[in-house]
Amino acid sequence: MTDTIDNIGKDFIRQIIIADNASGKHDGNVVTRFPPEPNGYLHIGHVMSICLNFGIAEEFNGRCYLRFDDTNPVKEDQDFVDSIMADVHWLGFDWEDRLTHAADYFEDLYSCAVKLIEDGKAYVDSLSAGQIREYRGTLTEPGKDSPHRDRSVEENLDLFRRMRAGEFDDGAYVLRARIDMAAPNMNLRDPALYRIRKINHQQTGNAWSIYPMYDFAHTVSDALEGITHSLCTLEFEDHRPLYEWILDNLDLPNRPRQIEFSRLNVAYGITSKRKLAALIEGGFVSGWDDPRMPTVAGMRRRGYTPQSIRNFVRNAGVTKKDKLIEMGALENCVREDLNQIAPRAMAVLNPLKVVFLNHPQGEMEMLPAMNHPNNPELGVREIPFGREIFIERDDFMEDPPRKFFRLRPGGEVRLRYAYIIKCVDVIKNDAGEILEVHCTYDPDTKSGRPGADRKVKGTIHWVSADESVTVEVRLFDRMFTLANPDANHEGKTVADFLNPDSLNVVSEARVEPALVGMEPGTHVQFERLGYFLIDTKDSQPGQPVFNRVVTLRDSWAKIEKAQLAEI
RNA sequence: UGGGGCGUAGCCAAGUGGUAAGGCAUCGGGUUUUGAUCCCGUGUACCGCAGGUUCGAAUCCUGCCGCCCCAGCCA
Repeated sequence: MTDTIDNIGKDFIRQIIIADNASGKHDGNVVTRFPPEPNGYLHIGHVMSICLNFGIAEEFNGRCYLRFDDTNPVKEDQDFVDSIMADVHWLGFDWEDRLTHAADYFEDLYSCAVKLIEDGKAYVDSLSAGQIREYRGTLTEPGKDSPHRDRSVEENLDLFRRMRAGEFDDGAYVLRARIDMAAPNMNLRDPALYRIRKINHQQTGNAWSIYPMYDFAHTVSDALEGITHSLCTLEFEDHRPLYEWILDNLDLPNRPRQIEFSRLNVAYGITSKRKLAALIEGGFVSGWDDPRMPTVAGMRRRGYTPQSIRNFVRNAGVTKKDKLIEMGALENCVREDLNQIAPRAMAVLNPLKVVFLNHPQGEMEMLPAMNHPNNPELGVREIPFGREIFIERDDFMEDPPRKFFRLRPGGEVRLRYAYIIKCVDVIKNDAGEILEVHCTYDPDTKSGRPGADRKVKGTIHWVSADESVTVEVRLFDRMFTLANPDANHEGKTVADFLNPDSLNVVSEARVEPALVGMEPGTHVQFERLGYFLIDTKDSQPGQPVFNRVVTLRDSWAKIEKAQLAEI
């Protein structure tokens, strides 16, 4: 593992770890943590961090903590901690006994703050939030010292103790690090360490009336847990000097190293918690687990698998370059996984009735169909075939373009696992709409018999008109009309970029009867249509609701588009 | 106009001074009772630009350009 050859092709973070292990920096220990704030649901961006932190711990025989960064009780909630734990487990990672909270360290944090005060490295400020902002200066002008910056250690200690005791109102005082008001890095202009918040905390109740700020709590928590490599996203790069300053000025048992990587963004999606919440509040989606949401809960409900999401993240890589990855890359991983495991079945989304004029009335037969053409172990099922069936409206065209090899007047097509049929008549209403299609079927071409070997251009899917069951199917499309709705578009809100067709509910789809007994949460491929999941929330016994996870790749759609472009 | 970071093909990404891997997408072709799967093949990437060092530069140096982040008592 210390061989330099092993570095080749590894991402820069793993290379650093390999080098650290080689030099004996942490005695070969690798300890990481995933530190979410419980103020929202996990999304695809978090998955990157989860896979990195837990994945690295696994690979290097290390440990990974799940630590809730719960330092701001006004925004945090137990529902969020529950959902985060469920999501991390679902993704396939295990923190074992390493579930912690920043709140576990509140007492230690307090002691650390006292030490900083005693050393003259921190002071209690009485400036208001607005005044502090004014004193901070701007990006190009230095700030100026607070008039309270030189309070005596005794006075600071007394004030800080009374802040804890709840003697003051919110905002009356704040504990600040004493660093440099002229620092070019804004994070070093005497950043706040503690603020007063007289509010119940979901872990500590009313035990505290002051809460530590992120930079302070996070750094000390990392050190106390023995974190060796503290991995975070790029926006915290500017905070690293403060992270180092805190480590330099406290006697902590361990010195972690912060390393930053770029976030993962998926085109046509968002990862801003505020915007995600706005979608819910605006009623544009049904909740955090709406199948269109880029949350882990949404992807699970939609039918994405943990394996496919993990593969996607692995393919994306770890770098410091801004990423905006095409949706197709994610969908491809989903297809790749589902292709292996999903049994096949037939369903018709937009039914068109076909009547076989040469089929005896009232007779019905059962035809065997493979549950997976490339994997015979998945077995065979029987599907009913009779005088009347439904086919997809799109699979019949009166006046088709070239290269269309499905059903047309006078033309032949093969019915999957059944017979070759021929269209002999088209029945329309007065408005010219097609009501049904009359065909003949060729009994000699029954699937599996020698007569079935005849070459026919197309094969289409179908269901029995009498024996199929009507179900609801939900089709999803991208949530937004812009590839990067997360970017700043001045004056616009997410509502301005919503795709009005992101949800298409098909209430009268027809499926094989065998599907009705399947459990919610089961994946299935509807042949030629896509992969579907039986919805875990809205399905009722005997009344499944199907979510389309992703379509199959569709080369006909490309040909059709190209032909349209020629016109 | 302060500080920090990033620029290798449409999207990701390897490359760590010796002459540009790989994946996805695209476009061809083969197999196929899913226009799926599977299998083959397919890219002159002025390595952001311009100079310099070197026998040799995507890799080192200088200057420039473009994009991202930072002025919460949020994380």
